[in-house]
Amino acid sequence: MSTPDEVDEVVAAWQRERPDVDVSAMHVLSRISRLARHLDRARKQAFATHGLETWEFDVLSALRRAGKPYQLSPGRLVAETMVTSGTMTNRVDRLVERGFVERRADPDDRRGVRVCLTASGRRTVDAALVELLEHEREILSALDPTRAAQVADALRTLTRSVRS
Amino acid sequence: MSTPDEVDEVVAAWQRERPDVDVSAMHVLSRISRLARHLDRARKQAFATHGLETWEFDVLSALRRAGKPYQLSPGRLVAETMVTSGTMTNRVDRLVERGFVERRADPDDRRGVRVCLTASGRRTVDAALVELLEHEREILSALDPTRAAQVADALRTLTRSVRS
DNA sequence: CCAAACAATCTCGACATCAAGATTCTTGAC
DNA sequence: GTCAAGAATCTTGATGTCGAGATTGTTTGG
Repeated sequence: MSTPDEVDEVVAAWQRERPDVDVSAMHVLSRISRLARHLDRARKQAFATHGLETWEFDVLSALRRAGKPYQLSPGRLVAETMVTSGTMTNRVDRLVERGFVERRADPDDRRGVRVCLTASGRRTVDAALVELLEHEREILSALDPTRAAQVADALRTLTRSVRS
Repeated sequence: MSTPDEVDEVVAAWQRERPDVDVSAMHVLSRISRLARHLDRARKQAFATHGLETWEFDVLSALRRAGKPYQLSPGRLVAETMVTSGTMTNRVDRLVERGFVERRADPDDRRGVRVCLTASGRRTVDAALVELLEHEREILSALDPTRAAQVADALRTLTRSVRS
């Protein structure tokens, strides 16, 4: 292994204090959690250039990648972004204020709503995506492509494991 | 690759909508973020058995693994847990209320404070650790040990990459 | 066709977090 | 010794999220 990091120190400390417990799982799982927090910060930085918050990008990008006509129900957005329905109501409200989305009635279900990306929202999210990926490729360049693919595959397996 | 997951769908959608952008970095980085959120939920579940919140465990475990006499400064706890100083003040307040820690004056620096784990706090965090690791080993069992070690190593590399 | 179960969205209050700044104390240069 | 710079902690106000429940509309079994 290369230079020790924070997680190596945490694991070493636990082994000293609790030699009766096998903490080796932390080498993978704690590292994922900590790395995710670092990635959040990096993303926040990347979006700041475009005056976007991370949560705004999360919603706008879900609409963008849905393809034309760039509209999804709040429920669908909840599923895509892993937040609660109350949170999504709040997010959509603020995105409407900023002029990035519009709320329209669902013609087929009077309970339903469609959240639609505006032209302004689309331009913004398109630019932010490019910026984000430049940063992400930079970060990921620390891994050669073969290894990156192996890691992606392992993470896919883990995701299935934790969800069941 | 095994069965496609949410990230595979997201990447495929982006490739359809933005064929001009290379989104392959998401296979690793988005998966890390999403997996971290799933892990948070799993941890929350594990701690609920012991009446602990995740943030409580984060603080108590930092104190516990520091070893005897189980005390650290707020500043040190901030560094260990990746939160701001204001957050830590609040957390320590509430842990004092629950009787899991005590605040004592630092004898060498009158600005300083030492946050000390109580016997009750120690019992609780020790039990929660065992529970947490049982769950984590279960999740990680989806990967054979060799692969897990490779992933840990790659994540260590990525952490260094994102921090610089 | 009615009632009950179900579904989609929104409302509301509690709560945890952050960022910036205030407070109190320490240290080092002169 | 004193003063300015720095350090450790706490305070405050704004913000975003969650969870539970309310509202409105749809579906289905009898």
